[in-house]
Amino acid sequence: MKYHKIPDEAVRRLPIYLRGLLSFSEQGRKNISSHNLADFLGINHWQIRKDFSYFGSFGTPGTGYNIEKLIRQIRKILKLNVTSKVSLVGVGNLGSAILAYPGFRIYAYEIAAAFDTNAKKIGRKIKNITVEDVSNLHTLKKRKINLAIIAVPQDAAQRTADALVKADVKGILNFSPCCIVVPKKVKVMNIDICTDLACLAYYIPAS
Amino acid sequence: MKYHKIPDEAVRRLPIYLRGLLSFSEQGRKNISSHNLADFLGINHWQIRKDFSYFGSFGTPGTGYNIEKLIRQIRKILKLNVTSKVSLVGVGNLGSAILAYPGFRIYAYEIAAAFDTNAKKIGRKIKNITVEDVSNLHTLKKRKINLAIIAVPQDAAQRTADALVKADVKGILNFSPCCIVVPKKVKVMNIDICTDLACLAYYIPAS
DNA sequence: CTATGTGAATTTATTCACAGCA
DNA sequence: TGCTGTGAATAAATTCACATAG
Repeated sequence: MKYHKIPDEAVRRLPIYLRGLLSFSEQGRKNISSHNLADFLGINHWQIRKDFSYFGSFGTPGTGYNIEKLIRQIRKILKLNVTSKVSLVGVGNLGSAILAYPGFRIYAYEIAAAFDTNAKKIGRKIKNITVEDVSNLHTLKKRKINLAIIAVPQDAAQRTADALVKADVKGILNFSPCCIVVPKKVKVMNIDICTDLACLAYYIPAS
Repeated sequence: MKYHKIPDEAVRRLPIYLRGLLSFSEQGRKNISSHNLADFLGINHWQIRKDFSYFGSFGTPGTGYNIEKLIRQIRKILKLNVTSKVSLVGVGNLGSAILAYPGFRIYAYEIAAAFDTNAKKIGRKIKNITVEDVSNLHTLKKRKINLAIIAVPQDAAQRTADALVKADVKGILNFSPCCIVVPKKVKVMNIDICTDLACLAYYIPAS
């Protein structure tokens, strides 16, 4: 039940709000004002209220927001109310780090499959996941895994993306430092350390 | 040629343009049209022209842009024309992957120092970098390293940020899944896999 | 008196349309 | 004809101000 289309920029902030709310929830708090949350997250309080208003009225004037209610709602919007399976392609340094990353749990993500081309890695078990040959990527469709993380070297990125698209994957998180081309129906997000470092550098006054 | 402030969103795209241009340059091309670059990067051609127009007129109608000239200009804007030293705090799974990451070179970034708290890691040499004790973070000021990457567990993130600020670091790339609070003069960018995964999920139609 | 929710104002970014140059 | 560069139009996001509810 959507009241409005939630603006893209607000969607980007929802996971951040969720993290903050979970943190307060763990401390046993029941309610929080937009002001408190704003201070905690380093975001403006009116921005938070505006964002929440896009999907309904949850707050109580004078008291603030019911934390659990808000968590439930954000989880629903971001489809985090059920565990989502994610596949990982590329179990090198970065891929291994992703497999070991402890932060997926609170967002209900589960790395359910890992792939590599390296014969030495295939068959190895890392964190309960057996590394498979990339030629098995097509099995993702049957296994209903429609999110994937690409952590392969740059020259294998497009090839990997093509295979993922064929396997009916709907969303790709691309860690390779290059653009990948996919059909419009597939959503891609890129993460590149250097891109972010470069932006940082731009905003730092010359010393 | 008017002097405009480059919009934030355009700054975010500059590193992407640079990557594309370098790729064409390696292939020996001298010129490229906004159309060609747009197709390659999956960005609109008018967006590219508009962005370039913020920092000057470089193109030749009918021919396109001189690739080398453009590369030089973008590098200058992003301060990538000289090597920038970056420090890394946290040499766990993720930190090790960052140390091994081969992509820093083309952006002229160099991991020049690495820190950890784990006695077993301190003193170890990884990729020519000797891991130091985090108590040495204050030396960054003397060493004129003013960019840092935080790759420590969540509960150590704020502590690490505080130490970095004390060491006069001006820009922080935070991989810890939490918000860190720093003085306004310090620029922070956050990278969080789950945040991006969650956005992906939002845009994928329910199946 | 505190804190939400939201229209309206403002700022910022994207897209268009086309004049003008090679 | 092909492509740039940029004002103008449109769209989107942020910020503000305040009516309103507990």
